[in-house]
Amino acid sequence: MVSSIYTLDNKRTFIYLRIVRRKDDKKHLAICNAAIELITTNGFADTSMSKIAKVANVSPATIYVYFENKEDLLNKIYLMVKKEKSVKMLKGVDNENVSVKETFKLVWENFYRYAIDNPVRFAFGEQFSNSPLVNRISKDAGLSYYQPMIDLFERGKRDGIFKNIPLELFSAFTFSPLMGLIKQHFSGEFLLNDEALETVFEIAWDAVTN
Amino acid sequence: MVSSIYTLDNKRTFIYLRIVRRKDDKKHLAICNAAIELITTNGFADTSMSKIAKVANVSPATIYVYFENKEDLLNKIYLMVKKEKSVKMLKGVDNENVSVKETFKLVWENFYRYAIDNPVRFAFGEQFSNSPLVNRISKDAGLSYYQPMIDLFERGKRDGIFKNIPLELFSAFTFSPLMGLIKQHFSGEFLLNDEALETVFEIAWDAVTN
Amino acid sequence: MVSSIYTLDNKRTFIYLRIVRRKDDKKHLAICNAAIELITTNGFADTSMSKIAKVANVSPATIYVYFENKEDLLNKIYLMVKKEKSVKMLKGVDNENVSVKETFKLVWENFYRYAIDNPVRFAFGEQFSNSPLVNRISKDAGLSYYQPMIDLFERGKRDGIFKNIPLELFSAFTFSPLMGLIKQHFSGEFLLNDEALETVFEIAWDAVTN
Amino acid sequence: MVSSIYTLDNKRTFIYLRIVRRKDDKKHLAICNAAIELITTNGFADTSMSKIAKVANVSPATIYVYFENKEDLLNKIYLMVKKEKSVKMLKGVDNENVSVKETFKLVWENFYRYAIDNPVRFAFGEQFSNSPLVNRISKDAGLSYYQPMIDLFERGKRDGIFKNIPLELFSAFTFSPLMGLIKQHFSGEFLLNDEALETVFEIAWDAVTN
DNA sequence: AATGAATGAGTGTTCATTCAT
DNA sequence: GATGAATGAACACTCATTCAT
Repeated sequence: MVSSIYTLDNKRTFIYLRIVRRKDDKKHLAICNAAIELITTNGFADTSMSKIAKVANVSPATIYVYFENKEDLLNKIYLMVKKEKSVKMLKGVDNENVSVKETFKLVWENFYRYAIDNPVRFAFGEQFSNSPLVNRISKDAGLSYYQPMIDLFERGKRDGIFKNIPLELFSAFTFSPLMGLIKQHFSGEFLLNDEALETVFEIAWDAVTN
Repeated sequence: MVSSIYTLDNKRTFIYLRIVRRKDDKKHLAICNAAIELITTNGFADTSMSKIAKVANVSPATIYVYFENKEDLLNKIYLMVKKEKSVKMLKGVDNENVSVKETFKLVWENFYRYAIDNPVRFAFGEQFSNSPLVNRISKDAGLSYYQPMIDLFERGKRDGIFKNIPLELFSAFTFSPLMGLIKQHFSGEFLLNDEALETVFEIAWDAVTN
Repeated sequence: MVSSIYTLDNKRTFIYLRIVRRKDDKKHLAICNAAIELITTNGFADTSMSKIAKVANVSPATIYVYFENKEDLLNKIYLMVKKEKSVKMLKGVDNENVSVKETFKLVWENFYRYAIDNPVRFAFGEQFSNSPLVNRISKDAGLSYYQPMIDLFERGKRDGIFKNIPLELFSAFTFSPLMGLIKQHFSGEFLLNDEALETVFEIAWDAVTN
Repeated sequence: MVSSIYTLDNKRTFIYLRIVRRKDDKKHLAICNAAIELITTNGFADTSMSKIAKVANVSPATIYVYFENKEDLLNKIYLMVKKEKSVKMLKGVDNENVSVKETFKLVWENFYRYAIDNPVRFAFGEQFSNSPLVNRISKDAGLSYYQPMIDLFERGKRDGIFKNIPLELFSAFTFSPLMGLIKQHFSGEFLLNDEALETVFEIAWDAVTN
């Protein structure tokens, strides 16, 4: 695809010739992956555009072909990560024939699986879900992906399965505890194995159901 | 304040007596407050020593009279905030005659009160409780303040009040939900009033008790 | 200079051809000259990168495009100066048909000429030939340029012209006196004219020959 | 001599009581020694007043009791070192009954001895003898201590012992070589033992005598 | 005389971004 | 589309010196 000829003489000039796909998806992805990895590990402010460029194997200037500036890069990555996560979490949730409990357990465990399988992306999402560095627009767009989850909760409430509490309380007793424990699992403070996971689910389920 | 100089013998020796005020507590506090405010709002990396100095109304160099460097400043502030918080949370917890439920509710509500009354300090503590920017030593020292809370949990478990679960699970269903809701309360996504608080406590209590 | 863009097929690929000028030799030299001048006059520690940048008419950040850091700048400049000097000193030294005395006198006078013509570079070299600020690698590389001089001394010793003394003693009675007098010449303490130079050479030559 | 009582209460005040000699010679000397050591090792610009104070075990402010500023400190130390050196070099030189050769050899060897016994002070003197950091006044004052040396040279010239050359040439062939070799001796490049020293003296003597 | 606190000015270096090609 | 060079602005931190006591 890319064919280049480099000639470097003592006047420091060279000629090169290429055939390029307009906006290279591989470069775009390489930049995103490098950014997620570095930002999660070192924080947003401590991750320079140059470092991202180096890891992604492109020039710093190239990042500005794909993103307006550093903040735009963060927002776009945030949305991408949220979308990826929602896809994985909601896999299999659209089957109306499956019971509310089974469906909810599926989503809940999908979430657990996603976090365990993608620790960096999970940490990245957590880091910025409450951060002022990501703008409202991206956050709202991110939230919208989870509508099926909200629908499920409403359905369960209508069916008298879930307690008559707001969504936030429901979430506070189902996902908050799990997220806290996953973080402790990653930090080595607590071992979250299958047995413990089952216990957590039971307590959570009991807490939010009649 | 009082400074007197006595000249003795043929001008070669003398005695003097002074009361000297050293290091200025007000400056120290001003620096801490400025740092907490700015770091909570903008993040550690985006908070420069100059900005802290400006808000604290001192020269940037003055900060280095009180703290070794930026990291040391963060660690010392972290410990200070944790200590303050523990004092407020554990107020009234040492009375053995009060029931486990009453004592626990007191601590739990103290925590809520502290967060509501000190939103900046609460957010600061949250931001760094899982951050690698604060060193192990400070974290361990910070944790040690909460021993009475752990003792209370053990006492409740021994008395057959609490479920036989690890401390981490207990915390995941009592404090994690509350913390999540407080954050949403601050961000305006959810109104956590007295009634809601009572509901949350009941669900939490039921979740961890037999 | 010539930059042409050709767009091919359905907007997905294109060819382009460029001649790009990279790194600016003029800037590099301007930085070196500014650094040599300032460091010689004010010393290394008292010469700030900003001052160098100002004199070289570039941004301080630009220096870091060409040099890793301040120390690297010093080492690279040191080597450059040593190389320049060796070229000038050893001009015409490789002719085996010329007598030892004539060849040595040529080198010795070349050295004098170099110092007089390049007082700043001479002083710079002197300042750092014994300084720990320049690393071993640069010093060894610098020394290696003078091998022909050492060869000449060995040849003269083998031929029974020079006394049977170590190189260091030879140098101590030929170059050390001259260097000392050049320094005094520059500081105005002593006038080193052609006549004096001839006297110095005679004394030096007598001192090291049989 | 010094008797102090420190009381440190929670208002950070304390009382102390001392009997002090007006201008403490010990402090003055401690500051000078610390300064010589540090400046010789790290250079003038890289030696901070605080570091000197720390090594001398005084407060930075105390240095300003004895010296006007950093430059004044350097000049005064320079002069002190030069004076010390002249005393050691000229020890035994005022005996008119001793021959010129014997007297000169004594001085020359005194110089060698001084350098070997006081490597730091010797290096300090060398470092600043050509430096613009020391002002003319100090340099001239420093030179004046060596008048007896100049007188000796004049006497030897008058007696037809020394060649009819200027003082600078005389010095260039007697002290310059020795100084260069001493430096190489210290840097480990050349071993200057008693035998070598004798050889050096013989060559130097022959070089400047008829 | 002696000092710890305080500071404005400066340091070397990095960064997000732009520019010319 | 892609890039290396270039840069003004900012950073954490240090310094010589002064001040209040």
